[in-house]
Amino acid sequence: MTGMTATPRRMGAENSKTRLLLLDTAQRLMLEEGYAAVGVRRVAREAEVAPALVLYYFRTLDDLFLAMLRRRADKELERAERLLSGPQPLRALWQLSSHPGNALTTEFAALANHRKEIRAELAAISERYREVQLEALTRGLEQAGAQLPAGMSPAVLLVLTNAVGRNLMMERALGMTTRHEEALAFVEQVLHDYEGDPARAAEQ
Amino acid sequence: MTGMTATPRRMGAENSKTRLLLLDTAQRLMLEEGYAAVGVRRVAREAEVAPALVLYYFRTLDDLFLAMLRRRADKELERAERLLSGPQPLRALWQLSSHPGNALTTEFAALANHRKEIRAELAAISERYREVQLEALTRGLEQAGAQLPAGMSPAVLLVLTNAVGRNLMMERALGMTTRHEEALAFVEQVLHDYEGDPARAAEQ
DNA sequence: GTCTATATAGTGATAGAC
DNA sequence: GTCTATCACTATATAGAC
Repeated sequence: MTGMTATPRRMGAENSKTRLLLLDTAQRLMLEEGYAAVGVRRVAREAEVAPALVLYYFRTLDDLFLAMLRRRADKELERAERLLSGPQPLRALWQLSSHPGNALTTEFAALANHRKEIRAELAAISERYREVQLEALTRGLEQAGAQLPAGMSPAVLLVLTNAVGRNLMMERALGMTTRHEEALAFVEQVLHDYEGDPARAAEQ
Repeated sequence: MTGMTATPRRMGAENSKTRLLLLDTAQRLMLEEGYAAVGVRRVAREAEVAPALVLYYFRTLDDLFLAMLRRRADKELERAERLLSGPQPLRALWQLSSHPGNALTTEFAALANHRKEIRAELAAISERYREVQLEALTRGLEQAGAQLPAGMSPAVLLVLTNAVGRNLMMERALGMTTRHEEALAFVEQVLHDYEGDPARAAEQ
């Protein structure tokens, strides 16, 4: 892509301190007030710079979103691999799936509904994330000597657990917790049956 | 509410034909292009009326959203009760939970992220929906003589199935289907073990 | 019941000075 | 690297004519 028909506008460097500040600001806003709060002017105001500066570092608003998305992806992948390879892979899986930090992913999913480019990137990242989780989970389960119920492969376990965890978080964010207690108790019971009590608090 | 401190603006009747047309139009737009496509001007254009007319029937855009939400709620409640009381309550539950029609609910959930009033209404509706489903499911399971696994109450089954169904739909909408096949096969296997083959196609 | 016209305020993006 | 100023557009909502 070097040497393509010139884009006239100038752009800031990847490693700029201001660029990172803008990314942090946008992420905080998205988490606190939803993706709709993330706009050129709002991010600029919160970061105490002029609006034009945001577009100096990110050509378009979509570029800002994509940059946020990609920055998160690497951290999350590494975290998942580490946790799932530990001594309690099932507990790790549940923790990853029901972590409130997923709120950001949910926000991106909502955003993806009407931004084509973001949808594509999020889908790609999520698929990669799933495969990495699956590898680590499979390895972790083997090492822990876990025995899954008939018909339930690590892949099935992964997809179902991800679904349950994320959905409970989403309902909770909505302010809806009807019957959650019983469901969570059931999950805890299953985890207990397979892996006993939680080891000393594995980092959030 | 009659005789309250007057709102100066006039408003259309509940049973107006145009009002229904606007609701249908808004719903279609929301399903096809996401909630962001639903605006006063856009709805008006698609329904081939003047923008001001939309605000004659719905004081604000939020009122339009709330009207859509409430109109759906009753239909869905009735449908759930009917299906869950049938001869195959587990299949019914799965069908309800993974129905693509949930796309609208998902869209409302996204919308609720940044509209306080909508969030409150959606949460209230969802909780009511869950309780109604639970009653019907409990009754349906009894009548069918189903035996749930140890520790799994109808409530737990309901919450988990809702979560799995909706989440698979959401991932699918995103264009992400990695490992879905295996998960769906597992679900089908469980359904088969409990209720045998599906009875002749229960209506969508 | 439906319209035109408009008030008011927001948006993403660009040009070009410093 | 950062700013000011501005373009071109969108949005919801209102007033009042027909």
